[in-house]
Amino acid sequence: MKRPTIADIARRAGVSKGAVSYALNGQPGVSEATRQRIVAIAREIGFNPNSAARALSGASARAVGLTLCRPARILSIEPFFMGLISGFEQELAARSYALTLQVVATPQNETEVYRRWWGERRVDGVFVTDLRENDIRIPVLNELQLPAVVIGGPGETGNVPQLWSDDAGAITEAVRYLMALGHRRIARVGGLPDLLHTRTRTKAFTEVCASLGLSEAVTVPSDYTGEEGGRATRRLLITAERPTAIIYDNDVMAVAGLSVAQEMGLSVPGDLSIVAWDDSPLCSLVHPPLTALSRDIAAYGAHAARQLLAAVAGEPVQDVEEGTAHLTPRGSTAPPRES
Amino acid sequence: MKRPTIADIARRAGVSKGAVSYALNGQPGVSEATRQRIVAIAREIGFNPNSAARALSGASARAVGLTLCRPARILSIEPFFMGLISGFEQELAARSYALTLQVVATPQNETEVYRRWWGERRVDGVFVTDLRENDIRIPVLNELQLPAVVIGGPGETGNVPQLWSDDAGAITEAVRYLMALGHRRIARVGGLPDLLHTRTRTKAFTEVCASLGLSEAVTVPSDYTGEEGGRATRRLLITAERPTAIIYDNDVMAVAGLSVAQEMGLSVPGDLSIVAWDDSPLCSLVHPPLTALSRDIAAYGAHAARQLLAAVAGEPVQDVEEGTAHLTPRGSTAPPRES
DNA sequence: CTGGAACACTTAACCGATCAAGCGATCGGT
DNA sequence: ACCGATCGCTTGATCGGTTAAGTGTTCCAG
Repeated sequence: MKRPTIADIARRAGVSKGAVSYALNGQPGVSEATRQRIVAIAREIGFNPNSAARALSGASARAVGLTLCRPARILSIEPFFMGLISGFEQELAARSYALTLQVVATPQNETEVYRRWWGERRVDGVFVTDLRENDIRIPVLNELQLPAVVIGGPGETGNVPQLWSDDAGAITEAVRYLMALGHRRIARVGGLPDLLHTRTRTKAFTEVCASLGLSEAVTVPSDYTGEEGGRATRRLLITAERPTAIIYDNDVMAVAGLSVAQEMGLSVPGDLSIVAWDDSPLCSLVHPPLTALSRDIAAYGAHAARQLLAAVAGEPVQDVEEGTAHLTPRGSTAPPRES
Repeated sequence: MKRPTIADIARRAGVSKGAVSYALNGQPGVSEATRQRIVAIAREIGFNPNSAARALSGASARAVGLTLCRPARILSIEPFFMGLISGFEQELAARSYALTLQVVATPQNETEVYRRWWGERRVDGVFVTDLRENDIRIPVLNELQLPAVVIGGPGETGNVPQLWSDDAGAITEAVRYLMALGHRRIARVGGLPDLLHTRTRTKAFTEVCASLGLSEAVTVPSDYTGEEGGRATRRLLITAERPTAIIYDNDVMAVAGLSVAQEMGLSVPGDLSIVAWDDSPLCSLVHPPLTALSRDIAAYGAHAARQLLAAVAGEPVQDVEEGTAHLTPRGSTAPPRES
C-alpha cells in the first residue's frame, strides 16, 4: 500500500505541493476555501506527513528522547520511571510528539547517545534524569545546543533548565512528624549517593535532625534495590541503639525494610516506624500499608514535558521547583513503644 | 554547531558523496584503501548519518515502536513492561535501532498510532502486546504491511509472527506442585479476561484441575491492579470452603493477596499458600517471599526484538514458543494446615 | 592490437516535505 | 488611467542521504 503524500493531495485538489503545505500548516498563502478543501482531502485519504521529509527540510523531528541509566533489574521494579513516562506521554501525545527511549549502562554512554541522536537529528530535545555533581552530560548538551530539561536538581546545569521537587521540605515534614510521634532515633536509607537529589536529601535530613536536637541521625547509602535496602535495614536494626523509625529514599527499599523488620521479629509500627519516599500503589499493597511522602509523579513528568517542548520551541524556560511531596500517614508509623 | 554530513566527508576525502555512502555502508564500489580513509575521516569528525535523510531515501527509519495500553496507575507498578523494554533494548541498542514509545488509552487508539507511525514513516515495525481475541490491531497491521511481532499468543494473527511462553505448561506445574503439597482447593486470580493469554491460562487451569480431580477450581477475573487483586482475594477467602492455595496472574496482585490474607489473620503459608506468576524482585522482597513462576522477561523481550528485526529485514519469521516458566519455591507455599 | 569485462569511482535523480522568491490577478488610492 | 500593494497561488531550490546509470581507466584474453 502506498503512503499518501502531499503530491497526491495536490493532484486531487488541483493545486501545487506548496499550496498544500501552506494549507496543512495553517500558514497564510492560501484562501480559506482552498484550505478547507485541502484539509478535507487530506483527512479523506488518511494523510500523515512523512516525519523524515519534514525533519529533513529543517522542521523539527517531532520526537524527544529519554535515556535510562539503571540496570534492568532495578528499572523493572522501580515505579518512578514508568510514572514519569506516563506523565511525559500526556503532553507529548497531545502534540503528537514521539518519545524515543534508550536504556544505557553508564552516564558516559548517555553522552554518546545524545551525540548520536543529535547527529542523526533523531530528537529535538532530551529529558535528563539522575543529575550528578559535575555531571558530564551537561557540557555535552551545551556543546551540542541540544534542548533539554533536567529532572531533579537543583544543580549546576549551565543553560539547561531544571525541574525539581522540594526534597528538603518533604524530608523536614517527615522528620517533624516522626518527632511529634515521639521518635528520637531516626535513620534514613538513602538512594545512590552520587545523585544530586540524594545529596540534597541527605543534607536536609542531617540539618533538620541537628536543628531538632536529634544527634544520631544517620543516613545509610544504598542503590534503590530491594536487596540493598534490606541489607541496610538489617545493619541499622542490629545496632545497640537501634532506630525507632527509618525513612527510605524509595518505595521498593521501604517494602524490603518492612520485610526485614518482620523477619527479625520486630513489629511495624510498634517497634519500628517506616516512611517511604514516593508513594506508589506498592505502599498501600503491603501490610501494614506504608506511610509515604506522596507526590504526583505523572504530573511532574507532564510538567517536565511542557518545559522541554517550550525549550524545543525556542521559548525561554525558567528553572522550576515543583510542590513539596506531602506526607500520607498510613499504618507503618506510630509512636515508639515504651521500652 | 553544524552537523557533519557526507558532503563534508566527501570534500575532505576528495571523493563524491556517493563514494562516501558506499564506503560507510560497506557496499562494493570503492577500493579498500579509499574506504578506510573515508571511515577514518567519518570517525574523526564524529559523523552520524542523518536518520531523516536516510529514512527519506527509502532506507529504514532504524526505529521500532511499542504502544502501551494500560492506565498509568498500572504501568508504573507492573514490572513486566519495563523488563520487556530492557530486553528489547539489549538487541536494539546493539544495532542502533531506536525504540519509540507511546502510551495509549484503548486498542482503537493503538491502531491509530500504527497508522500514524506508518504514514509518518517513523518506525520500521512494532511490538504488539496484550493480544485479544479478534484483535482489531491485526487487520490494520496486515493492511499496512507494517512488520510486527505479537508478544503473547498463540492466536489468530494472520501473517504477523508471534512469540509466546508456554502458559499451559507453567500453570500445570504450579497446580501439580500445590497438589503434591496436599492442596485440594486451589483458586486463581486471573488477569484481564479479554487478553488472549489470560484465556489460555484459564483454560489450562480449568483443564488441569479437572484432570486431577479438583472440581472446585475457580478463576476470579481481575485487572492486574493491587486493589482488584486484593478484592478478589478477600472474596475468595470469605467463602465457606475457602481455598488453601491461590495462584495469581501477576506479582502485584500476589503481593496484595498476601497483604489481605495477613490482614484477615490468616497465616501464609500455614492457612493459605500463594503462587505469583512472573517473578520480579518484588516477590523476594515481601515476607514471606513468594513462590513464583519465573521466566526471564528480558530474554523474552530480546528474543522478540530479534524476531521483529528479522521481520523488518524481510526475512521469514516463524511463530515461536519460548520455554516454560519454572516454579521457584519460596516461603509462601507449604502443605495446608490440618483443620 | 583490440574488445570487453571488471573496477573505482562520478553524476544526477530521487525520497517528501518546507519555504523563499516569483508571478499574475485584483483592488484601492490618487 | 495608472501605480503599488495585497492576495493566492506556482516554481523551484533545498535538506542529506541512497542508488541506478554513466564514465574513464586498467587489465586480460583472444
